[in-house]
Amino acid sequence: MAEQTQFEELARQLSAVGVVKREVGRALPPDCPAGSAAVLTLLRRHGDMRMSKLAELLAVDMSVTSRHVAHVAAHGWIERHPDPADKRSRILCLTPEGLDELAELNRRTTRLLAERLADWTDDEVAQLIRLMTRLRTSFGDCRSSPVRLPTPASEENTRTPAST
Amino acid sequence: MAEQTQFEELARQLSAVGVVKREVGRALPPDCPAGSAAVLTLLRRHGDMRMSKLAELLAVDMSVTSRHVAHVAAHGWIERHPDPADKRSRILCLTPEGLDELAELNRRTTRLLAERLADWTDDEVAQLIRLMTRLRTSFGDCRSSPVRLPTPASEENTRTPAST
DNA sequence: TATTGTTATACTCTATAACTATA
DNA sequence: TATAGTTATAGAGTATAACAATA
Repeated sequence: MAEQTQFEELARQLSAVGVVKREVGRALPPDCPAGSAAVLTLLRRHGDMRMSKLAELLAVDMSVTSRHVAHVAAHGWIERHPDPADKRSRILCLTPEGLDELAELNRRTTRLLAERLADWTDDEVAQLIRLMTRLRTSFGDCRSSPVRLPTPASEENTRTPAST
Repeated sequence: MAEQTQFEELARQLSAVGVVKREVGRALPPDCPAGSAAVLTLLRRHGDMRMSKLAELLAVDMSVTSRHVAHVAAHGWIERHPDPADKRSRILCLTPEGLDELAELNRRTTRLLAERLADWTDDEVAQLIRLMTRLRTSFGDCRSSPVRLPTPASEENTRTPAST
C-alpha cells in the first residue's frame, strides 16, 4: 500500500494529464472528435457489437454512447444493423470508410506522439501503457482486459457478429 | 524511439483514462468541481501568484482560469488582491477556508485512491507518477517541473508573495 | 415488468473573440 | 500599441430523466 502523499500526487497527475489529452484531441480530423475516435477504435478492437456493449467498453452512459454513435453513423463510418435475436438492439459494424478514417486517426495520433516522445525508449512507453492499463483495471474498467486484434490488412467489412 | 503500435496503444490509454478522472471527480465535494480543486492545489503548491501564472500552471486559456478563479473566490477559498506593481494584475491568495477545503479534497481523493489501489505497491504508484509527469514534460507542460511544497501544518494564510 | 436504445435537459470544461483597464 | 484580465458565446463530453419499442 502506497503512502497518502503519493495518492495526493497521483490525483494531481490525473487532473493534469488533461493537457496531453487536449493536444492529442487537437490533432484529430475536424469532423472526428475524440468520442467518435473512441467508438471507431473500440469497434475495430472488439468487433461488431451492440450499443450496450459499446457503452460498457466506453465506460460512459448509454445516452452518451448513443450520441457518439449517431455522429459516427452520420459520417458513414459505421452501420447500425437490426439484431435478429432482439429487435430492440442494433448491431454496430465498421464500414470500409470507417476503417479509412481509423487509419487516418492512427496516422495523426502516432505522428504526434512519435514527435513528442522521441526521446522515450520502447520500454518506457510500454511501462506507462502497462501502468495506465492497471490503473483502469483497479477502477473496474473492463476495457483494460486484453482483447483480440483483428488483422487490419483486409479493407473488407468482415467483422465477427456481436457476441451477445 | 518506441514502435508505432505502442503509440496507438498509448493514445487509447489516454482516451480511456477519463473513466478514472470522472470517478475521482465524483468523489469531490458538490460545490468544488475539478477545476476549482486544481486551482486550490496549485495555489498551495506554488504559493500566491497572478492570474497569468495560474493559467500557465493549469495549462488552459486565461479565460478558463478566470472562470475557475471566480468560482473559487465566490466560495471564499481565495482572495484576489491588487498587485501594487501592476494595476492590471491581481494576486491570488489562499484563505484559511481554502486550506480547509483543500484538506477535505485531499481526504476524499486519498481515501478513494487508497481504496482502489489497495493492492499497488509504493513503488508502482511512484513509477506511474513519474511516467505521467514525464509525459506532461514531453508535451511541454510546465506543471511537471518540481516545486516547493509549503508546510501544510499551519492553517494561517502565510503564503509567499507572487514572484512576478 | 424489465430492458434496449433515443432524446431532452443541464452541467462542466474548454477555446475564441470582443471588451475594459492599464502599461 | 501591447498586455492582464473579464465576459459572451460556442462546442465537446458527460449524466439524469423521460420516453418508445420490445422482451
